Amino acid sequence: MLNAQQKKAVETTEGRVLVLAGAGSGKTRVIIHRIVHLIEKREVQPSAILGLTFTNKAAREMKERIGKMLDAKRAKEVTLSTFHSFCMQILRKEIHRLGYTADFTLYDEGDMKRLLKQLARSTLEHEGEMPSLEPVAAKIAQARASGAPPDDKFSNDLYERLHGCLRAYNAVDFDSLLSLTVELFEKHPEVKKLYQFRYIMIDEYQDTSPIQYRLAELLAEGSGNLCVVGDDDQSIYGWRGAEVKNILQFPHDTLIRLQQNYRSLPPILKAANHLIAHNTERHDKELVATTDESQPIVLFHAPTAADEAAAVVQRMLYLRSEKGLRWRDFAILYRSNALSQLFEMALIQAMWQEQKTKSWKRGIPYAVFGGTELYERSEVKDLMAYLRVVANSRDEEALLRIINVPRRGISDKTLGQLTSLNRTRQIPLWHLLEKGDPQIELPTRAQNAIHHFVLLIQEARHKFANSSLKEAFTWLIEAIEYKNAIEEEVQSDKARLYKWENVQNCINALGQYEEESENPSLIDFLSTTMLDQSYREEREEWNDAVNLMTFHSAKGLEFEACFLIGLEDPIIPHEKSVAENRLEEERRLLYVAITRAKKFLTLSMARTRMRYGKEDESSPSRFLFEIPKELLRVVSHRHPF
DNA sequence: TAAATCCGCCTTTTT
DNA sequence: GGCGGATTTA
Repeated sequence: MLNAQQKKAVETTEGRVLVLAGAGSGKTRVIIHRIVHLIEKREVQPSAILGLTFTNKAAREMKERIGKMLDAKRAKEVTLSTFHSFCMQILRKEIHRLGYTADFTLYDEGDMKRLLKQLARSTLEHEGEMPSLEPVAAKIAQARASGAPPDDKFSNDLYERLHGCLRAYNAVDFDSLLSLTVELFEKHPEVKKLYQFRYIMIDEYQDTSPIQYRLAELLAEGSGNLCVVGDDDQSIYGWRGAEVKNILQFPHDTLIRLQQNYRSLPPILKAANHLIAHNTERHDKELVATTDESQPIVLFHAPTAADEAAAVVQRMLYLRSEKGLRWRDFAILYRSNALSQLFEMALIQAMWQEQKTKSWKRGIPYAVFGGTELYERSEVKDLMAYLRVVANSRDEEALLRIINVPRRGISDKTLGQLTSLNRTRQIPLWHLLEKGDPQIELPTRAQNAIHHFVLLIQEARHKFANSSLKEAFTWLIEAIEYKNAIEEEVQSDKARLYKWENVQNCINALGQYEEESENPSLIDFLSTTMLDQSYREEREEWNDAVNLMTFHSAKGLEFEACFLIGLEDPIIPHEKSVAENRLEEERRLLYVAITRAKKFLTLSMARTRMRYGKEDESSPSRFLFEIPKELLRVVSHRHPF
């Protein structure tokens, strides 16, 4: 069942254990077996075990698999969650110690951006010209990740005010979810003790940020049993705060390398090993194949990007008929989302013959992964903002978003007066709306509108407190005449229908949550949907379709046949990464992509392609020269077999 | 207040 | 080429 190294990883339960788990080495299995081993062989209480992951998907998958190996009740007692929802749970109980109240709301990146911009603008009203926000935002992000305040005055002011605002709004964002938990533990050791676990495991440790690192250390302080699992060669999220050095320098009592690969054929592993060996900042290791079956890696260089797409389809059809692959066994992987377009077109236009009936068909089924828009839709955000205001009257970000949506005659000017008073005198905006203020004279129209709005929200609070969430929500949407608003503001019938459908989806999501949850509340619904993407994804899964996704989203997945496309120098390594001297992460990214393939790997590039509307020449990715030639079969794009 | 126009930029994404 | 943001114009 388990190989010697896996077994060692499972059975070394005490102390600090570093498991370097190469791609396809059975990492998840090891974690699961380790948890089961602790419970069954070491008689550890399931509740004394904590497993932290980065995605809800990973946490769910582990829960499920453990549930199958243990009895369901005991399996449930193991704490398996993401860093963020783990912190959310703690803060809901303990945040009052830090000057927040338990019904705090969670801000996403969009909220934070808007807030920052607003703050910058209002700071500068007194001080003149506006430096560009981007570097300032970057500095602030950096400061928040590291915990050290920014060095220049402007950024530092903004940083301070941002935190002040969040506190005043009783709001927390994804980063502060973690940093507040750390703060809590540091200020209140007695609380920390409540949340320390005897056995802690962290998955994908190469993706931890400094703050996650500190959190892990605080949690493990009690017992010292901390097992981290990951692969430094697959660290591809440095750009959003992950630090490889966490896994490179992890102080450990035991080091275990899982190098046996159960996924890919030897040529693929050799190519991957050679490529990644060019990195200097890494733990030495090599993936070892489990079979000696072989398939050459195919490479071609097409004259144009359209030719490249056509050739990929051609080869796909070939592999399908000759090797018996299904559509879902294929993945087309690329560095950036924009590259998918031509391939979608080629797939739509492709003609293929169905094997059973021998009839010809046009269009290969495919599914594109990613695309963040799902939750970015304005109507969904509007409605969520309403719920936020109902749940937390101090949530001014949400309040400002909806105060004039649908239009109710509260102009920017009125709002400007109110907010400036609210800023300078630190009076909560909601308070101003409710009570008014002798200092400002508002037009009657605005006054009436505000009064109406306040009554509406108050009534909504009442409804949410006294009837089911779904009923209250339906009432609210009617009360604000949202359907009318959509009809008035949206031009095309199609878009209108679509938006209204989204509104229905929101209602249904809330209804579904209410049914499934043991103890439903509005605030919990809001944070759950914010923290778990999959909760709001209406997943329409194709049974059998070609997969299109970025190298990043392919991490953790595997396919019989992978096509890595657009392997050209401004694309991978991306020109920006080259400029910023971040080549090693780009190399790891290609390494991740290569190691997704089980049997068939096809690498391709084009001599010219449209970039930003212009025809552009490119040369083969420098990384391709790091793969030994004898591993590659170079073919013509006209005959890519 | 909203439409019109211009300018500048362009990765990767989960929580 | 196309989007978002900012400024200008009716």
